[in-house]
Amino acid sequence: MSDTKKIFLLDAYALIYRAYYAFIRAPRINSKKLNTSAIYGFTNALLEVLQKEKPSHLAVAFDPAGPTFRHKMYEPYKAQREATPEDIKLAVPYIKRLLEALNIPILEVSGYEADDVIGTISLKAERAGFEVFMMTPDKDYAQLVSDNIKMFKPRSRSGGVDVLGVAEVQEKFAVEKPEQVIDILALMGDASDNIPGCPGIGEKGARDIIKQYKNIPGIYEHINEFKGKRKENLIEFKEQVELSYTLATICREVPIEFNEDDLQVSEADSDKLMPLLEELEFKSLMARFGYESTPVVTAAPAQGDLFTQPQIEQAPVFASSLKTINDTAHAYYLVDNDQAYASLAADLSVQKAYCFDTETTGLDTATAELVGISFSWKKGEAYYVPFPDDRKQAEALVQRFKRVLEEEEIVKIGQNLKYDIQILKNYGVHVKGKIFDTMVAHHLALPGQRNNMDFMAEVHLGYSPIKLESLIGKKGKNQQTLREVDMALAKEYAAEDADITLQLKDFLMSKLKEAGLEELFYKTEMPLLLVLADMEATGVKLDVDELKNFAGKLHQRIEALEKEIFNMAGMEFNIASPKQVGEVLFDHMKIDAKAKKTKSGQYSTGEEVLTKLKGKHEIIDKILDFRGLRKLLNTYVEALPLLVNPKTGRIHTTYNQAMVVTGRLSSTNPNLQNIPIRDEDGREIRKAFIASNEDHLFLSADYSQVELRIMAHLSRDSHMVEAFAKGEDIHAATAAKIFKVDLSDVSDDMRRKAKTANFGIIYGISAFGLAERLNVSRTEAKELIDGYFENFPDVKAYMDKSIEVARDKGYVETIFGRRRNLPDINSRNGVVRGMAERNAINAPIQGTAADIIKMAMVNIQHELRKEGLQSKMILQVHDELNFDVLKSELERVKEIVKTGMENACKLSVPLAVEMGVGSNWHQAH
DNA sequence: TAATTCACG
DNA sequence: ACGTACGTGAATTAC
Repeated sequence: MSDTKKIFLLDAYALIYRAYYAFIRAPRINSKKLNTSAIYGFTNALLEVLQKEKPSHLAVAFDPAGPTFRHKMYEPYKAQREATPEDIKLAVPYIKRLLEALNIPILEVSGYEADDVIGTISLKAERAGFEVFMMTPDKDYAQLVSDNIKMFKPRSRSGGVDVLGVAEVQEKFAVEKPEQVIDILALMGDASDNIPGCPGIGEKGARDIIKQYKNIPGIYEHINEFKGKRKENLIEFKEQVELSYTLATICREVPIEFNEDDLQVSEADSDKLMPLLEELEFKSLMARFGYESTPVVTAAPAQGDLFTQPQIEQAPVFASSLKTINDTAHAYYLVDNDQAYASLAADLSVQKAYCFDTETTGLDTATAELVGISFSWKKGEAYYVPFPDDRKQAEALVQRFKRVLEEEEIVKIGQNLKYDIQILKNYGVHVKGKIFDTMVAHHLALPGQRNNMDFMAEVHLGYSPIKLESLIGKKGKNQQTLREVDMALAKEYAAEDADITLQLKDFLMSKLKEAGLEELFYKTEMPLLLVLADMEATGVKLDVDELKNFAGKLHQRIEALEKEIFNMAGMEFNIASPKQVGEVLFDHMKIDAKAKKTKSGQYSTGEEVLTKLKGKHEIIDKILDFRGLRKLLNTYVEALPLLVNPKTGRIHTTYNQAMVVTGRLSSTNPNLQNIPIRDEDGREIRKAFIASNEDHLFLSADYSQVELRIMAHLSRDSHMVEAFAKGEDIHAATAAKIFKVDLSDVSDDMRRKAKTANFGIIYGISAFGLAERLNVSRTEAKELIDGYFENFPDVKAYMDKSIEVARDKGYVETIFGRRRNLPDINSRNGVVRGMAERNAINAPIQGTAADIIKMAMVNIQHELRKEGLQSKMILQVHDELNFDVLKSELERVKEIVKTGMENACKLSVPLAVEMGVGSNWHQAH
């Protein structure tokens, strides 16, 4: 434990409200009809802090009854706030009694709110050399943050916290100094406190303005740089903004003493505590306080002498006596000296298989550093090797395990191994040999179920592992890293992960076997995992200048559009806000008398709705254009350059192999599977995805109509199979059939309709959906569908069969056995059932396509490697693969790719691949 | 946090 | 009578 003084200051009401509403759907009521949600939630949060944060000092600040100095300044202050719920009023005395029993001081100063008290104490404590944590969900506190004063912000759902220090506040509010948070609040206002702010300025606007002008006075010094409505508002509401500034400022000069000793954490007074908990009927909390834990004693293994033995923890105030859920005997060893390293490596080298798990400082493989590696090859026994912070030393230590990690003959087991493999690659270790990834295995064996490790351990092993969050705090930009965590705790956590993962592997192996998924898993998914690791590491080069240039053009066009739109509307508004667009269009301009409203009572202003209104007013087109361009700018043009890795100069996406229910991959951070292509403006972005240098070219290869071909194969529909066999234009061929004309007489309109119908078929068609997309009557759509099924009767038969299979087995399968569970298939709710039926039709098709391209990827990568080619596979977009090809290798690579894709599997129709080459993605298409 | 919108296959 | 084509991820607004 560190010797720094650490004080926690809790904002009582803010936490009480939060606790109360957290249970609002299922309130905790005891036998005396007392709603104890707030008391329980608050107490729990308090105990969490005492246990996990181990503060040396702690106090709880309450808002006093009656008005504060702010009410004197501004009457409506907090006026519109609803009255405190009765349940909370009743809860407060209990909470105060509880605090008393815990010997925790209550701070309450008449005329000042809790935030003022905390603001004042935090300042005094900081001066007295404390590390201060203000525990509150209220973002206003961000203004108080300094080097030694941090916000400790509980997350609303599922526990965990965000710790906001200076860096986090700077990032979250886009400010240089935390004080500027006040300026932002003054502009945007705060509805819950009834701080008015400036009309027309919201969160984003306020941030942008303060970023540029630093503070409120700065705005008014440069007021002429503002234009239009915003300028008017800023001038008109100047006084209001200034008042808001004062209201939002937390007072740090509250007349209150700071007596360190009074706030020291001390033993609870159990004579007061126990009867109170009894009265409240908090059995679980009583158990937590009353339980005298005895440590699990485990036998040391033969070589145990070398390893640091499991430590029994100290017994501090409350935390020590908490009962653990799992009593499973286990032995986890710390491996932290030369002899132990050697011994562990030697033990590993004689295993057929072992499980390993890396612990790092983050989730981003580009920046995360190794903190430790855990190993396990026997249930209940695991080893944790902590790594030094120093990079050089860490690299040296990893060398000790390089040989066992690169040993071809040993199977490596892990959860999300792609990550561990990439981390190790950064440290010069190239994991080899067969792998078994429990996350991917689970996704295959039990599709649709959550596949994070904690969940799997609970459901399948009945075991509740230590949560990482409980050690490092929950997501937030600056949660702690495992490095800061006590090594004994880190060891328990990390070793347990390896132990559990190993146990999950046994369970999942038998599940895979039962479901007949071994081949898909071992021959496709596991090799694919390695392919994806390579693709992610390679990345794709981005031409940042090209995007900068494009951004400039877009900005100009957006501004021009904005002017036009405001002119047409006769008023200014936020065009990006669906709500405001709805109001302007339908209330102000009365463009459509009977506009649709969504469930939440808003006008619907989606693309569909607006497109239908196109003829009614020019403004519609302008709004659609505006939205399109802003989307482009915000989501791609300005976002992508920020994700270029400075070390490689490339974009490295992350593929998730265990996310999509149908078996497809998904891509995040950034998503490179939804880069625009459909319209001209968007397509420009693809020009920025370039080959790695002048010696390379961008090669793009995509399957032509792969899903329809799979439908043809699955249904064995002779007409469809024949059309594909002849290499006909499938949509035209479909049109010829359903419109009963010669292939040569198919008009563009007929082809378009047939194409839409073909897509509909894949999705599990409905007359309504088809009518909607074709913009024809439902009767016409129905006729089209009937015509389709008449001409392709086997397609209809296949669809019916799929649904029948689903009803019968509860799941459907791809050609290669990948399953999708459909529990809703027998639902009495027609809508829900209809959805499941369409899934029954679509999943085998989409899933088979996913299986096929995965097999192709594995084959292609294998071939590229085998021939020692330098060209690299860099992107996968569902039915498309992209490569960075060395010019001299182009012809050979094209051959490998084409064969690899076309021969990925044998169907009753040929698989066709189209390829293109250029200096960038755009050209290659 | 949920809903809305829109980018892709 | 109801709500309606399959599968995703990201940004934003508004609650």
